[in-house]
Amino acid sequence: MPELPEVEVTRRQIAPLLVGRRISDVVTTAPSYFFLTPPARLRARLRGRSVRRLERLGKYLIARLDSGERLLLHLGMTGQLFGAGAASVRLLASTRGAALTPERQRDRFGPDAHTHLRLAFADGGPDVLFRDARKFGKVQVLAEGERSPRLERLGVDALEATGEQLCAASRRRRVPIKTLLLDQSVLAGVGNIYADEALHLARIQPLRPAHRLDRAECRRLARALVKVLRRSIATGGSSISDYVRPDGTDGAYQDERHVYGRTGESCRRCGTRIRRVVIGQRSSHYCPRCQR
DNA sequence: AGACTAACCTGAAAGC
DNA sequence: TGCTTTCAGGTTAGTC
Repeated sequence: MPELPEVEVTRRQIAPLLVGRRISDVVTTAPSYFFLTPPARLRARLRGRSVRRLERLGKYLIARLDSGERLLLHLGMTGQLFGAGAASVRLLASTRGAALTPERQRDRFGPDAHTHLRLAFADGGPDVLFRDARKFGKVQVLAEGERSPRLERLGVDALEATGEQLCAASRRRRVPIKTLLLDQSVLAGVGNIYADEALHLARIQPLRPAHRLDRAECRRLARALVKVLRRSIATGGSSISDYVRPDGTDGAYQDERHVYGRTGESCRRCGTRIRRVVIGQRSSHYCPRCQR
């Protein structure tokens, strides 16, 4: 599931396939709530445009177009961006050898019923595809100067988290600290995996009321969060369930998890069995001994 | 305003 | 084996 690290890894890999290329054709599926901008309008706005740069804010990707418009992309739960065609297959070969058969390559890099957006380019190079089986992802074009409540609502990007800021945000919130971490208006980019991992690293129990954390704990938590996120980016993100990098390879951070999805397994630090509780309709994983 | 819940969607895994 | 149920979770809209 794409959280900040997976979105950042996607940004880095997909930027070379997007930036500086003129879009010649846009193919979409039928209108659905995946399209915040209706498909017909999306096609009209994107055709002939080129991407100046690709930025990330929290879990959003923002493509700045030469028209001054912005293309917002959110991967939701199962969204994937990847390049189709020869170049991406070549990229695949360089990172994974001959691991995939031509059939598997077609499966992974070809459009299917879940490919909701496909961009073709005037240079004739590889298309860029946005696939999302569950349609929790989002696509939207913002006109030049158009405000976006979605973006404006976001808090500070989680890579920039500080203890002071976390402390200030926690002060009047009577929710579990885990819930606060998932609140995108507080910290943009944190999802279930990294919230659990950061809490473990900071040795803070996820059910602790946010406003009860002291300054030192907030500082520890902010540091832990940044450390976990950076490390995940460096290792290519977490390939749990659906996520693969745009080039089709798995990330490696799932191998470094301490708690997420490890219910009943022993804590890597103290050996105690990892416990699972549901907080705000989300499963949360923690070590009852390390995290109090 | 803050807290809580339901809904959106579909594939994988578990249960029977 | 095959059908049914449960689960996964990012985000928003709606309710209290």
